[in-house]
Amino acid sequence: MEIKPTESELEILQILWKMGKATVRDVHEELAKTKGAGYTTTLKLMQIMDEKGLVERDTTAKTHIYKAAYTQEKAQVSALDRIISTVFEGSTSDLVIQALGHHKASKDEIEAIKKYLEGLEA
Amino acid sequence: MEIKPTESELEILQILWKMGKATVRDVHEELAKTKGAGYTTTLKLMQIMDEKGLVERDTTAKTHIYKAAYTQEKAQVSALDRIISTVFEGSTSDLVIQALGHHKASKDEIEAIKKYLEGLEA
DNA sequence: TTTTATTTACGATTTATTTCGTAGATAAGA
DNA sequence: TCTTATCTACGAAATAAATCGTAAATAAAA
Repeated sequence: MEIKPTESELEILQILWKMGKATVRDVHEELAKTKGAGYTTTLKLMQIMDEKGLVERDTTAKTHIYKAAYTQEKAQVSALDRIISTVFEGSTSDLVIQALGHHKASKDEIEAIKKYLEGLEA
Repeated sequence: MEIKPTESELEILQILWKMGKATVRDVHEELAKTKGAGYTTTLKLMQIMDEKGLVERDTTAKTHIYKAAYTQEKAQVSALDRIISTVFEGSTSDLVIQALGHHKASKDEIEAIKKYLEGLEA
């Protein structure tokens, strides 16, 4: 069950998470804004992602419709797991404190976190 | 300034962060506990890391002594930056809440975080 | 001193990932 | 209809990363 999207695959997933359903061209157009790869490159990647089960596609029409099968939350949990164990020595609180320290959170965000912590008590 | 340790390089850095100074053999022995690569593989990786500036080494003696040049904190900030932008849509608080939700933090850890938040107010 | 072990350097192979080109099918436009 | 554009499939080339083998140097052991 060790599905590990590569860097490029993650870029595509980000787009699919935003768009919901999308064609290869949709994704490629979006990708082109920040990257310079050809259309068939995007196509090939998405075909590979289908084989890996990272996306699902509807192939009834000529132009296939894709959507993410690997959820954003799975990606979040997996990314957190990975960095907590590789660079935070297993300490979740170290990660949280580092995140709050070096990545400015707004007052609202801090409030949200506090509220969340209150909830944890109960 | 875009130094990006690879997966394998990060494994070696983890060991160097723990050990401080270490020889290739030291690192390889540690690595061997969880991995099955040969000695020269570790050596080669560490030589490449030296070229990239990820480590420093003292070559006065036959057996070179290595230490990390890329700090754990740099790795932490960079890893956080990366996942906040790739899977948390730029939201630090989403990351924090997800971390607290899915990665059990002890009571002490939660206390530490609360204390930290208090500090932010002032 | 001679042999054996350890270490570095470095090229080469293997494996993973990304990129592209071409062919064939389908659809759209002239 | 005939031409042009768009799409998928798929092999293959290009790039990046990890692994290994061998040679030369140095040190340690016999």
